[in-house]
Amino acid sequence: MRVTREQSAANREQIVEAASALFRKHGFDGVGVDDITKAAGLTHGGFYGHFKSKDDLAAEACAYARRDPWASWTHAPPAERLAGIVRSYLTPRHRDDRANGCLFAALGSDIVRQPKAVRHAFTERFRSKVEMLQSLVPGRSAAARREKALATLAGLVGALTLSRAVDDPQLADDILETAAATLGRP
Amino acid sequence: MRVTREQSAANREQIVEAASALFRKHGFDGVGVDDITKAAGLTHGGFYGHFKSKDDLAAEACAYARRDPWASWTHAPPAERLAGIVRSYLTPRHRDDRANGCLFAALGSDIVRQPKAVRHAFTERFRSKVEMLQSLVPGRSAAARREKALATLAGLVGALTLSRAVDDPQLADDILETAAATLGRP
DNA sequence: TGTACATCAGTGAACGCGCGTTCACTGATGTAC
DNA sequence: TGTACATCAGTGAACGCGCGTTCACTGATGTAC
Repeated sequence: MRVTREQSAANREQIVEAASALFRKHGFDGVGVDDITKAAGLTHGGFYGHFKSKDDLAAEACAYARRDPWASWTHAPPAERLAGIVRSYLTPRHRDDRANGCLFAALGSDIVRQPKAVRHAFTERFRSKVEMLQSLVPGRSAAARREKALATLAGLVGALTLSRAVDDPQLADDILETAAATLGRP
Repeated sequence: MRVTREQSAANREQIVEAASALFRKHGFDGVGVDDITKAAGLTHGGFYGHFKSKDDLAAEACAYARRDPWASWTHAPPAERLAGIVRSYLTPRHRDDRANGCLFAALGSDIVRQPKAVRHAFTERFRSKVEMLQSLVPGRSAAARREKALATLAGLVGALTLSRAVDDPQLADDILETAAATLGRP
């Protein structure tokens, strides 16, 4: 059953969007091509008409921008953005919604084991977030702001990752709260 | 070919040790039972005489303490320990040697997807490192020191994970250096 | 201490399942006239 | 605009490989006498 070109393009995007969420939730090895195409409302057979391989899709899924926790703050008034990002990033809500949460925290430790294209997509996305944070963070020189941006990002990602990993809810909350307190200050 | 009880116990520990390194290097899904037993100098058939399942081994491997980057500082003079840990944790050497490096950074984002026992072993190990850092960090109250310990750990783990993930060596080094500068200060 | 037998740690072949990938086929779309 | 045919997006069965797990077997260890 052939579909229109627009429908086909929409299907392709559905696959990328589903993959983006499923990979974040279950890891690259935790979901199959079949799971992804099914989530996109398709069967797995047509997959290779859109993508060269599962790894190819993984790279695109990493680059896929919508449904990103950072996105929701791009239009807030500049003064509130940094505090807003830090506060909302370090919430139980974000922790418990990996599928729509930060890519860095969801797949961070796995990225180094992925093929080149995946690492590259991840890196570009990371770079863009660093630049964004750098523009929001206080500091005299660009270098000082970049340092602050990198350190903040590392603190956010580390705290969210550990808060998810730990099986004690109290400890998980403590990690989030202490990170919020520490990163919220200058 | 039966072996002595001591030999068998040693074999078992070899398996745990090999698993501990291989899981950190390649991820839980990146190594098979066969790879692990082979690395321990055995064949895979006897594996289930020692462990109930691969997941069972994964939990033990997480709890396995030797060859841990934290271990090497346990006997340093207390005053140097904190600075020493932070400095050596955030080095290219540690980044490039996942097999013998920090468990939290190596497998952090995967732990949430693992079975209960694995998460639990991870959590206990995490708790012990928090306590250790808490005893080294400056601060008036125990609560303040715990906050500082948790935030420092999150910063360390986040920075190392991101430094590994990124495919640009310059950016990777920057992440390490800015984290060292930021976490080195009070 | 020495012998005879039972135990059992480790071996390697085999099983079964899941998953990435391929392929012949279908039928609606797109195009040439 | 309407018709006839070629194209090709998507389907579902099938393939092949890797991997977790099982099992019959081996031969050295451990033990009973």
